[in-house]
Amino acid sequence: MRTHYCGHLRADHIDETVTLYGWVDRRRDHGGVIFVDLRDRTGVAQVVSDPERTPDSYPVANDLRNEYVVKVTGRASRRPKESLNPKLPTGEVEIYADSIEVLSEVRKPLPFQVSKAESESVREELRLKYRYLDLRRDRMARNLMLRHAVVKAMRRFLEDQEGFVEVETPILTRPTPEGARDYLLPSRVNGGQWFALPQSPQLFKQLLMVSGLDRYYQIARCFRDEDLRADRQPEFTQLDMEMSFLSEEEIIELNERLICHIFKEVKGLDIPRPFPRLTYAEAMDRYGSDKPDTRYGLELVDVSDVVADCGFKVFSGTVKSGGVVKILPIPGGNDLISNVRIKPGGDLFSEAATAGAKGLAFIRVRENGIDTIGAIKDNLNDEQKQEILKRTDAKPGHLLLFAAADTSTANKTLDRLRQVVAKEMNLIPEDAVNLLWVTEFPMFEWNSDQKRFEAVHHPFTAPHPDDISDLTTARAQAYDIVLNGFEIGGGSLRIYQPDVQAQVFEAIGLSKEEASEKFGFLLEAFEYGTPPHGGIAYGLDRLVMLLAGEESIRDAIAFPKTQQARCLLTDAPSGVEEMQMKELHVASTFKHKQKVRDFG
RNA sequence: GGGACUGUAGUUCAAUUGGUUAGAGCACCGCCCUGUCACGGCGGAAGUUGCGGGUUCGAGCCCCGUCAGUCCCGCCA
Repeated sequence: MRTHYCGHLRADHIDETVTLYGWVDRRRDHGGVIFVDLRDRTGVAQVVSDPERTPDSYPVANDLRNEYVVKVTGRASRRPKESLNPKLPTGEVEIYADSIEVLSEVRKPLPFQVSKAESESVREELRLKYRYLDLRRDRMARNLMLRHAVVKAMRRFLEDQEGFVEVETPILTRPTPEGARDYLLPSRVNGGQWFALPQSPQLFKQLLMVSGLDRYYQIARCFRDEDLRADRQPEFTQLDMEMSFLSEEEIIELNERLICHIFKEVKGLDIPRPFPRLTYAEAMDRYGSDKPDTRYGLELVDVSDVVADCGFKVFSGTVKSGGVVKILPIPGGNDLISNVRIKPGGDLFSEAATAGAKGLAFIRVRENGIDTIGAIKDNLNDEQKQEILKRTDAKPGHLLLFAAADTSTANKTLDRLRQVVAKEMNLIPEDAVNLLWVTEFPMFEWNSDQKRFEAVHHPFTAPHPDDISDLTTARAQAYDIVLNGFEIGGGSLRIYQPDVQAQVFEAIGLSKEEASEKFGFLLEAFEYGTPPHGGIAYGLDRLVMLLAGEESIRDAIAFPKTQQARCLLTDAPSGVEEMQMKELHVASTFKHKQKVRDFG
């Protein structure tokens, strides 16, 4: 039936009789001749109808409207010289329609324009409610195809080049109180008991290593019942990988080749290897972030020691109580950021306040010296000022922003300001692809609310062999991969020796009984011959978002949720029928007497 | 849980900052037009200004509440 896709027609096809199917993207009626842009997922082709050359199709062409679905048969013809359209890939060709058949009409007003020619920003609410129309639009259609290309490249590389085996792991799994909130599902058959949707296939993929799978991957759906962000959905997709008998270096090397393969296949880009690396400590020190955007400079400078004894109590006091004073030096920031905006209530201040800073001191470096505000002016001596200028390499025009707080708050504040300033000053090079590894994450961080250590990655992450004597300060053999300031993947070597695992559980305050109850099946598996192994998981949606140049993860997902975690298309979640609830209740009563079997 | 922004015709936006009949582009309907490709021309229909309350002589605009969407903080091993 169909001989060609619309977008594939080229000069080669001239004089062929073709049959196309598609949607009416646009109709241009000149009274005599009518032009119809016919669109399918590959693009648009121009169909022509006029009363003399195509008398059969002309009355139909007359009645066509946007988004009608039609079948067109006719002769592919060379366009007259003056009518060539170099803007279209199909611009050398047009189809003289011997017949046009309307397969489906549009019976209601369109909620928004679909044609690329009319593409405007449309309310998110409408786009999501009529997602099937939104996905017809050029940009979203391209994003879906790009996503497909990314997944295809992943599969080709992992399967054909590296011998990975794809294994599906359960969607109905055991609730885990650690980490993010679980999506819970009641079990009808085992009344009163619950499944959880997986937050990741973590435990199963480790078990697959015990099974000897050696190299596993999965395009895995994961679920976390947490609040959404522009780059976070409650239901998302990971490229999940696990490998046996590889060192951290070997895993990183393999993954760099994977990423390069994807960029080459999808974007035609050659990314140089090896990727730059930063240790966690270095990243925090220089950028205040464990996922720094290194497409631009604006590195932070620690001046705690310089101001430790200065007369400005905010600075000296902060340092004395264990905090830091760090500076974000902004070349040329002087001209851009007016005095007004930096005062309390101004943009930078409110950004800083959002990150937890109580104030934002600054120095402006002028041709004739430096320009400070109140407390800094009076309480820093010349020597201190000179040292600050030296360390920040400040030149006339520089703006120096100060954060004085505990290390975490100071870093958070300046990280945020760094991003805001870079955007405002247009410091981010377009089309830059900046990949880097962040390594040597700490094993644990102190949770001051719960008064205990928590695993930074997860409790199966192997500590650095040099640090095993004191796990509380140990570095982990964990690595994140960062693309333009977004964490697109993260992984680690895993613990495979039971005694090390026991130490880690002890460090996070998990008793033997608790560990056994929660993860007994995994610990037991490790008793039967476990290969050293490690892995990584990529956020596919986020990666596609970045490759597509989108700012929202929703634009990389066919049917995403709103920020309230609803699906506007199906209006999920919803209530359930009484019958459905009853069945659960009945089952619950029936099974209630049975003893719950524990793992371990 | 908290903060901020947005909500006007099918849609994208406007409405001189509280003033008379809420406008425009696209879409839709009708008529005209044989080389356009964001075609063009003439005409038409289309509005509970998200919803509820309040202030006022008078509210799209101000206030309170509420709903929805977005961005951020908390949260996200």
